[in-house]
Amino acid sequence: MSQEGVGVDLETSLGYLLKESSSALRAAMEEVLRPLGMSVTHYSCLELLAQRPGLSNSELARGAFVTRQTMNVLLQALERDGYVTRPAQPPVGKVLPTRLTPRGRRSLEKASAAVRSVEARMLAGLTETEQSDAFRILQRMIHSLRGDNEGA
Amino acid sequence: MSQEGVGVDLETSLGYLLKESSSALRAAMEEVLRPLGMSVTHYSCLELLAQRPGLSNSELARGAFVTRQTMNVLLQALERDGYVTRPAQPPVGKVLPTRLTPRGRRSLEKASAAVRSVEARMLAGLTETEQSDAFRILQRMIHSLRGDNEGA
DNA sequence: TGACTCATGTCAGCATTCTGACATACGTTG
DNA sequence: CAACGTATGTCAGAATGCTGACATGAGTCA
Repeated sequence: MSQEGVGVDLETSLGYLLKESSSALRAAMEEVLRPLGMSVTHYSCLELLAQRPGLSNSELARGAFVTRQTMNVLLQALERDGYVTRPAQPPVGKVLPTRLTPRGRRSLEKASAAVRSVEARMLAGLTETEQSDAFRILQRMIHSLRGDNEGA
Repeated sequence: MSQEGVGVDLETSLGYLLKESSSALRAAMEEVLRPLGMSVTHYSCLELLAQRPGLSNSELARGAFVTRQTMNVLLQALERDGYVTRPAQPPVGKVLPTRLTPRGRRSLEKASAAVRSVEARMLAGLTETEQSDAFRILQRMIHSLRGDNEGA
């Protein structure tokens, strides 16, 4: 039923499996966030702001793994709808520190609980050791991919 | 320098780290595929066809983690440019089995080598044991996320 | 056979994200 | 101080992917 001796079996590729995992996680998150009228990027932005108040647009973009242009579009919508606030004038330089409004914080609460339940489901069946193994291995992969390990 | 006692530290979330890994992998793949004028989805489609000739549009979509509508648009472009072929009439039902043309196969060769080098870089620094651990853990995560483990 | 369910291919419209470009502000270096 | 490189916020246009919808074909079951 399967192919044999084709060279690179997708079924044995860690890269492919990583993409599959990430896709499954994203789909599961979308499923629970949709009833709340929130997209994954939308949620990521609010969660970042809850944990690190005052992040700038560019910092939020890096944290949510999108471009700063994309985050800017999102922030303008969130600001218009009253979920976040930014000062009219930058306190220093061009950087506009962003903060959650009470409304934004309320909106995040349900979403955060929903996402946490998804993550809990993902980790169900994994031992503590396996979780820390996964953490260490994924960090190593990121490090290698970014080429931090070059030079002498 | 970091926040403490905020509840959920993004720096300790396996879900966030999974997204970060996947994002780093995708960025690395885009970097090496761009000079070849190929996107990740584009490459994924060709690679799938190389390994499993005759896949249908819907099967390709599932394998590349996009909707069948998205894959349909891509296939029409690839067919127009002579990278793949589909029969004018479905042999059975509505399913159109797709195959690489020699041109498609040639185009894939360089891309496949480039992507393989990215995956090799990602896995550099991991022992055989760590790789198989990661494989098992990621599969477990996918399984749990999809809810295959319910019922009695 | 006929009704029902499901999967497929495809078209159209919309949402999201990206690339390109520009002006501005900071830090460093001469 | 002046020039340079870098980072930021933002606008505009293009690419990419998604949702919704429809017709068609296969399989199931009464």
